[in-house]
This record gives sequence, structure tokens and C-alpha cells, in this order.
Amino acid sequence: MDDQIHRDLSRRERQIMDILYERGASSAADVRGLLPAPPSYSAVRAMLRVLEDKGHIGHQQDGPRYIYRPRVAREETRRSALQHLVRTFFDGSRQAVVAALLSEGSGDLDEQDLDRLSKLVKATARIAG
Amino acid sequence: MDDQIHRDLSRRERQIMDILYERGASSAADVRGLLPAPPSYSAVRAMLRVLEDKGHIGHQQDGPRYIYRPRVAREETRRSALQHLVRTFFDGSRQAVVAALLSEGSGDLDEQDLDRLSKLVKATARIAG
DNA sequence: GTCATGTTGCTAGTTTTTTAGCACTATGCT
DNA sequence: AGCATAGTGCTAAAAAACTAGCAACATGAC
Repeated sequence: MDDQIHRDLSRRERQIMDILYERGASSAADVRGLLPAPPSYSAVRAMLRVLEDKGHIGHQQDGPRYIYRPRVAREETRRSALQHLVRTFFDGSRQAVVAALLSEGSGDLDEQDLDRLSKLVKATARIAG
Repeated sequence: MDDQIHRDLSRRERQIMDILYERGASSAADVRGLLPAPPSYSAVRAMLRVLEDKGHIGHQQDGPRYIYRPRVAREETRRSALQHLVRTFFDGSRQAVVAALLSEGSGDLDEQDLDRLSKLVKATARIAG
């Protein structure tokens, strides 16, 4: 129902969630190191506490420190993030997204990658057809 | 360099920018109608003014009212949005994104769409190869 | 054991965001 | 003209976000 977790986060909260989703799990110091224009260490910890209160993240103890990680599985969040992106920037066209992905500096996609993609499309076609 | 406009926006600002990017251009009333838990009309206008001050949007007069639109081209913003998504949720793998796009309820991709995609991949392969 | 280091918990403060309200102008209808 | 409606500009205030600092505790090196 109310997915779009991302949508209702404050600026810093969103930045932090992105870091946690990118890295999977991190200490407060890690997070701080990756934040743009990093605030004080205390500030970061305070924000992590808030995020935990809101239920967005959880922590586990690792020796003396806390390791934070998102409570909603990455697969779940990324689905809605992707949906949102498609709708906002690509008029809801998934094809257009694929086109953009292929076009933009496809330097790091070698022949094998493209072959795999091709197979993927074919496989989907079989199912759909 | 410092693209990532999105990253530094406040909660409401981001929501508004998303609306403007999705719809292309909108009046204050339109925007308000699409905001989650819409604030007062005045509030929306104030935020649009702030966004304009910051240079993120511009307006043109349409009869008695203002029509706002993003100042950075959609194509430009969506590129960085896509990059960010790929990095944050897909470990930088564009292939994984394509896979996700194809898999998730591919109901609205008919055979023709898939065929087009297939051609797209092949075309890219020719260039890369 | 002692000290330096790195961590958490908390509290208080500033700054930014977010909001509403009021005065004014333009438009269109009767 | 007179009135209702729908805009804008501006100001001030409430709410939320953001930040720093300090006390306390744990760990590891010496």
C-alpha cells in the first residue's frame, strides 16, 4: 500500500538509506564517510537512531559498535524504486529504460553481456508468447 | 561534477520535482493535487518559489497563472537518476536492471515490444563488437 | 593498571523546511 | 460597474530536520 518509503524521507535520511542499500550494512562511521558534506559523527548517529525509531533500519552489535542495515529487503525496495523511476522519467515505458541503459556509455558491457541480455529477452518472449 | 541534484533536495522539493518531471509542466494547483498529503495551496506556492530561487525550475505565464517546469532537461536528470539507481540497488550492474525490468510483471510487454528490445540489444552488440 | 581511542546515550540548540494567512491583482460573469 | 473566483507576493510562525557537545562505557596498546 504505502510503499514509496523513499518518498517520505528527509534529505539526510534518504542519503543514509541509499548508502545502506548500496553497501548492505555499515557502522555509523562508515556512513559518515560516505555522506556528501559529512556532518558531525554525532549528527550521523542521531539520524541513524531516528531511522531506527521509524523502523527503516535495524542494528546488530559488532564488538563495541553497531552495524546498521535496512529492515526492508533490498529486492523489495528496489522494485518500487525502479517503478518510480520508470514512471517519473520514462513515461512508464520499461523499454525506454532498457534503451537508455544500453545506449549510455555501453563501454563496460562486453559482447558476452549483450549475449546474455539477448537470451534474457528471448526467454521472456517465450513466457509472454 | 556535482550532478545529483536530486540528492540534495528536501523532502517536499523532491516530491515536487518528481511531479514536474513526470508531467513536464504544471500549475501550482496541479502540483498540489499530486502531492502526497497535500499541504495548503500557499505552502505549495512557497515551495515552488524556493525551487525557482534555487534555479531548479522556471515558470512561464499562462493567462493568469504560472506554469512551472524543470530547468534541467529531463534527459539529463534521468541519466543521473538511472545511474544512481543502478549503483544503489543493482551493484552497478545494468544487466541486473534489465533483468528486473523484464521479470517484474512483464504483462504489458507484448511480443512486439520484446522483439524491439531484442533488436536493440543486437544493435548495441554490433557497435560494441 | 593506565591511557588513548572509539563507541554509545542523551540533551539542547540552531537552521531549514514546511506551513498558513492576509493583502492585492486580474479575469470573467451578470 | 459590481461581484465572485482564482491567481500572486509577502510575512510570520510552527514543525521538522539537522547539528554539536558532553558524559559514560568498552576496547586495545603499553
